[in-house]
Amino acid sequence: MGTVTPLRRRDAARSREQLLDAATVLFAERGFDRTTVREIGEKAGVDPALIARYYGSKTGLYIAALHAETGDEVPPDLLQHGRMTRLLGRVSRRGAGPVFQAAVRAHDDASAQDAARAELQARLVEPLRVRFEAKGLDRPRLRAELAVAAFAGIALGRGAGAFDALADAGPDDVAALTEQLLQGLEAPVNRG
Amino acid sequence: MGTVTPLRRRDAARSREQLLDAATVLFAERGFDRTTVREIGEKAGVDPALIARYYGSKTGLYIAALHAETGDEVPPDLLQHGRMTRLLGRVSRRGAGPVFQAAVRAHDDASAQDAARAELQARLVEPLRVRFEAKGLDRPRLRAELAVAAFAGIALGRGAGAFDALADAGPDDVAALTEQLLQGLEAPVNRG
DNA sequence: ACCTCATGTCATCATGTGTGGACATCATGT
DNA sequence: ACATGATGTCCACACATGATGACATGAGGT
Repeated sequence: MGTVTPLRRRDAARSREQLLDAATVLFAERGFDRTTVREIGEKAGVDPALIARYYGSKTGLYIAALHAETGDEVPPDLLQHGRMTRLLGRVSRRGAGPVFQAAVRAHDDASAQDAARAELQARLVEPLRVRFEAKGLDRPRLRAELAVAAFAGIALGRGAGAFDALADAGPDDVAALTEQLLQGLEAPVNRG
Repeated sequence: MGTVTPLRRRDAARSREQLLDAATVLFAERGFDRTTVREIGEKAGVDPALIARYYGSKTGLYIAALHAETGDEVPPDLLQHGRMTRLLGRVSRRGAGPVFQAAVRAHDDASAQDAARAELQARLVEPLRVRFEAKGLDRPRLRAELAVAAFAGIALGRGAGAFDALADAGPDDVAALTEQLLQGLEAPVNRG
């Protein structure tokens, strides 16, 4: 960070970064399929051919964007106070993001699918799993995945244009009800 | 039904039906985007050009398939006993279906989107809404949409290949936990 | 000043997709 | 038997998209 980077008219690192940023935004908004490399290039102000040069392919750029998104600290679980509201707010502003989309619809490309699944498991499923396990619930993994899938449905549903009330409600309202919903999973075993 | 239909080598009604059936299956399995008219034609044993003749366009066929799916009786709500297990079982066998997919991802085409939303509201949201309203819960519409969105996430998540435990669990196990989950929404108001 | 390589630009290809139209062929009424 | 309309087949267009490679151009070392 301390190094002075003179403004160069040709800067590979900068081009890479611009592509990554544009791709992150567009993939989050419109998903992988509905985002074209030309759109990415246009938004980034960079020739789309450079995607192939720097990331190998559109899929490579997608995977890079997926990993770059995970820049934060250790992820808290969904049920921790405030987490859900913040997450829902971000989804409202920036779109659901590629991870949630992958939760609900498989990718054509196998490597993209693997990367998305790994991200989903690490960032969302695993924290919930340890929470449920600490509570002594049975099948904590299944419960965690169920919760994440349900949350993904809600987060995506808000922007899908098929739910009126859900789309109009504020993030905090939705978060409150969603918390209430997910707490149904923390009840003790209920076998048939 | 009583009319004897002699086996004709050329039968427009039959061709229409074959196309509709094939489209129903394929749209349910792979969604609208990932299904091509050539695939539909091949599966139906009918020339794909007839889609344009009989349904106007691929979108027209999609809408027709959407409406044809709704051949059943008055839909019960998701929380009625047995309903969820049966629905999850069907999803496992035949795919999630276009309605759930539309719940989570908007269509490009406006008329397709409208049709899917109408179907979703009538078949899934509305029954739950009246249930919640009868229970005296506030914001019943929002609760109903939330529940449907969550269920859509779970149903789609099972086949998306991002959740291991969720995909491996049996429909009845998933249904039991999902019921438990959704019952969290039937709790009384919990305003902040 | 010049050489060399990184970087960027552009044209183009290969492929897939929905749609429309020209033509063939069967069924049916007279 | 023949005419006519319905039905089916086939070809090809127009377009979008991801990828590739040839070429131009700027930057930095010597």
